[in-house]
Amino acid sequence: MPFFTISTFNANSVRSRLQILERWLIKNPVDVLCLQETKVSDDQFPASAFDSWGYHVFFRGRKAYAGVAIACQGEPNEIIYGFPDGKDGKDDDRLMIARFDDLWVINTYVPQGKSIDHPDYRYKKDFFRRFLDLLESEFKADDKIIWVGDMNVAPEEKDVTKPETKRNHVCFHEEIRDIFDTVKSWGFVDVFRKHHPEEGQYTFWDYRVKNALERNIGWRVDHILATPSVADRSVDCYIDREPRSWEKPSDHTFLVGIFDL
Amino acid sequence: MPFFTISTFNANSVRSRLQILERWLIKNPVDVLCLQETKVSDDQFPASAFDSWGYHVFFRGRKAYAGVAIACQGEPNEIIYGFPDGKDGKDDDRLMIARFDDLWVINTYVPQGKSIDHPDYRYKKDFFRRFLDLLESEFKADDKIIWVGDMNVAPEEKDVTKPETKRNHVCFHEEIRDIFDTVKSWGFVDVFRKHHPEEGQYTFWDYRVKNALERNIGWRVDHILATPSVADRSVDCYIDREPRSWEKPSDHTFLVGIFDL
DNA sequence: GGAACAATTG
DNA sequence: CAATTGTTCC
Repeated sequence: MPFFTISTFNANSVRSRLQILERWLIKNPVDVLCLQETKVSDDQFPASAFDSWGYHVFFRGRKAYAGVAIACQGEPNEIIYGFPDGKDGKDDDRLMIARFDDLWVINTYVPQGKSIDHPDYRYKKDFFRRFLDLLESEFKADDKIIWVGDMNVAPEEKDVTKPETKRNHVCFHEEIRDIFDTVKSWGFVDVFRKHHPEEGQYTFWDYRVKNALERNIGWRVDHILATPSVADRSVDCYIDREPRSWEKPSDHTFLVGIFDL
Repeated sequence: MPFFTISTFNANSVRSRLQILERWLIKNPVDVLCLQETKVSDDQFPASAFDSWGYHVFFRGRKAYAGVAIACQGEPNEIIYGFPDGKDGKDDDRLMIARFDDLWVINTYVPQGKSIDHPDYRYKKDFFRRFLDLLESEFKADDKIIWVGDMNVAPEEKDVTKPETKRNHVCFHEEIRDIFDTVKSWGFVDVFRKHHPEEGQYTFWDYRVKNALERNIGWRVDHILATPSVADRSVDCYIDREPRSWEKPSDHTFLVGIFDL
C-alpha cells in the first residue's frame, strides 16, 4: 500500500495562485491538499482547475477574506463545514473536516488576531477554545486525526526570527502559545517537529520584509499535527520552500506530511 | 535594398503588453513600430525591454492616459514631440514625429471624444484641425510622409459592424469622418485601403463585446496613410489579427505597412 | 473586459 | 509586497 500524503498551503487567494498550484501539484501529487485564505465566494471558486488536475475539491468561502478548501484524489466519505456549535455561523469558512474511511482530516484557518488589544484576538482565543470543545465532544484521542492548517501560532522560540522582538505579537505571545499548547495536549503530536527539530524552519515569509526568503526572516505558523496512532506512522514531514521563490508566490509555502497508514 | 516596414499598435498600456510586443517583434521585425496608449510616465517607460529586442525607443507619456512611442532599428535623425503650436502643452503625448533621412513618420493617438456632446469631442475635432495646420505650415504634399496611429475614426461604412447603430458614435459620426477626410485630402492615401478594399477589416475589437474577435465585431480605427510619393511605393499593408487572440491582448492589434523605398 | 487609480489590509 | 474593494476610462 502506498503512503498517504497530505499538504497544507495558505494560498493567499486561490484564484491568484492557480499557476503555483498547478506547477506544485504536477511535481508533488498528494492524496489531500488543504488550502487556507482562498479569498473567494463559493460561486467564484475555480473548481474546474482542480478537476483538470485530477482532484475533487470542496470549499467554503466568502469574497476577500478567509476561506478554506480541501482537494483530494480519492472520494471523501463526508465533508463537514464549520463548528457544530454553529456560533454566529461565520466560521464555516475557517474550519472544515473531511473523512476518508477512519481517517479524519481537519483543516483550519485560525484568525490572525491583529493585535493583543484588538477584538479579533479575543475571537482567535475563542476559536481555539471552541476547537477544543469540538475535539472533546466529537472525537477521542485514539481516533485517527490529522489536523492541518494555518494556525497563526509559532509554538516555540525557534519558530520565529528574533523572538525577543515578537513577545507581544498575536502569533507569538505567550498566552496564545499556551492556548495552542493546551489544544495540542488534548492529543496531538507536532508531526513536523517529530522529523525536524532544527530552528529557522519557516512556512511564511512576509511580503513586506525585503528578501525575506533569502534572508530567511519568517515564521512557522502552518502545521501538520496528528493523533498518536497516525503520528506514529509518519514517514516524513517537510517544508517545500521552493514555491515561495516562484513567480507570483503566496507569502506562505507548502508543508507536506507523509504517512504509512 | 530591402523593404521599409512600419507597424502601428495601440498597446493599451505598454507595460502590460511587453509579452505581446516581444512575441510579435520576434516574428515580425519592423524598421519602425509606432505605439499609442502607452499609459506610462517617461520615468517608468520600459525602455530596457526595447533595448533587449534591438530597438531604439523614443516616448512621451504620463501615467494612466494616452502616451505615444516610436521604436526603431535604425537611428532617427530627429524626434519631435507635440504640436508646434504648443497649445496647452497637453498633446505632447499624443503626437510625435521621427525623421529618417527624407522620410517623416508621424505617430498620433487622436482623442476618442467620449460622446458627441462631451467637451472631449470638441477637443478631438480641434486635434484634427491643429494637425491640418501643422501639415500646412510645416510640410508639403510632395514630402515623403507616413502618418500612422490610432485615429479613433472609422472612415467608411464597411469599417464598422452595423454602421446604422453607430451614426452617433464619436468614432463614426458623419462630422468626424468628414473632418478626417478633409485632413487626408491635404495629401494622404489610405495605404491599407489601397491593398485591401474588403469590408470587415478591423484593427480594434472591444473587450466588452464577448467573442468579439471570433464574431468579428470590431472597428477599423488604426491607420497607415502616406503621401503619394510613398504610397505609390507601398508593396502591402495588412492587419495581423493574431495578437488579438494571444494571452493578455490589447483590444487593438498590429497594422503593418511595407514599402519599396 | 481589462487597464489604470486610490485606499485598505496583512 | 501583494492581495482586496472600489472608481474611472475606453
